[in-house]
Amino acid sequence: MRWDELEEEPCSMARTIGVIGDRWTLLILRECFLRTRRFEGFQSALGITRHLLAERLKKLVRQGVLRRIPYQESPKRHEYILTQKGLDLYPIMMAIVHWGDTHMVDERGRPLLHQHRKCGKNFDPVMICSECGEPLSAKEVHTHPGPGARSTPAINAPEKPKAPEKPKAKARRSAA
Amino acid sequence: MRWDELEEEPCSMARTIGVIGDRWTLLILRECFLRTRRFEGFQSALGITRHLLAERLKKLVRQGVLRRIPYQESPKRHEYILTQKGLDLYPIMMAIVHWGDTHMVDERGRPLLHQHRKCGKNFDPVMICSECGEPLSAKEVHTHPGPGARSTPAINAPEKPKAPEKPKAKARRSAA
DNA sequence: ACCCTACAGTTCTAAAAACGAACTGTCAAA
DNA sequence: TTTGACAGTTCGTTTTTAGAACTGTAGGGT
Repeated sequence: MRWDELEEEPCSMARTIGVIGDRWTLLILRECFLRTRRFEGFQSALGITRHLLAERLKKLVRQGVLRRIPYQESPKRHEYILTQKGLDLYPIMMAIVHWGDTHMVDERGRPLLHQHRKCGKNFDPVMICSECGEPLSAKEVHTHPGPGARSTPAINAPEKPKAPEKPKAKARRSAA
Repeated sequence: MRWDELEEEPCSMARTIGVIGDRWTLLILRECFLRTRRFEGFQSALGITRHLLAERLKKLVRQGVLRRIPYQESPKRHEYILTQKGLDLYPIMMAIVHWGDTHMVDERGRPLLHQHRKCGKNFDPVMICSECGEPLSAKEVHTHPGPGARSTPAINAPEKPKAPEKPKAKARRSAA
């Protein structure tokens, strides 16, 4: 399965992974939320090779996650700014940070705390149901095909035979 | 920056990326939430090479995201089950799916819908502040160093000089 | 007993991606 | 005129991944 195949699968998760599912892209996006905007800024913050950085930035711009905006004319220079599509990645970033805070910290505690400006307190992000407001967990969610479905690959898909589970070997699920 | 270096950085995001920050791992985890448990199940669902699959499963077990449990003795066979640490990845998965639903669907609409068993409705996941219950967005969050901080790499870190931004070239941020 | 299949890997070679370091080009300031 | 900031590009080397075949245990059928 190649990278560009991923983005055509009928699974929102696969498609998203096609955009942000690699280490450097995720780290570049972290820097974006940290307000890094320029090539040298990303490069020195991350230690990524200039070659890869250029490539990843181009890809993110192509995908509409970043916008490339000129900030001077003399030698033409550009900044990379998060678009709304990019800003919408925030819940993913926060969910990733929160998992790390919960499961990957050492004795010293979490590297940083998040304060909500509105209420002034340090908080954790909590994911809730948009309809009833209750916190979500995997077991409470039932997934079923939507209008864009072809087969049914996604989190918590409906019943899947448990015991049999014997695909004819080599047969790949038509669209996973 | 090597993979195992990532996991030692004082940044919960970098550490988490060290665990789940690659395409195949994320896809394998999708399958786990889909209730796939066995080697052949993952392989045929994803089309991943057997070599890589074996390696990724080992890594996830080592990191405590999956547990390897025998399900028969005859020829020894094992299943891979999400631990609590693994189940806790659910908000990340849902955030990823939701972003895809919002920004990556084609004319046909989203591949699938999520129904909350408690309230019976199709929902979207919403991320809120654990303290005041208000929805979160990047701009409303201020981040500051916690007990485990060394430098300050993370989403929305406190002020960073905007104009100067001139690291001595080649100097990598002590720990990004 | 012999062959076929299911299952869970391991091994091997070729192809693709990432690394590292140097190089290009524009402009400003010293 | 030389140096340095900045934003890349180029190129040779090393690491990963892909793809396909092979290993080994065991059950079932004939």
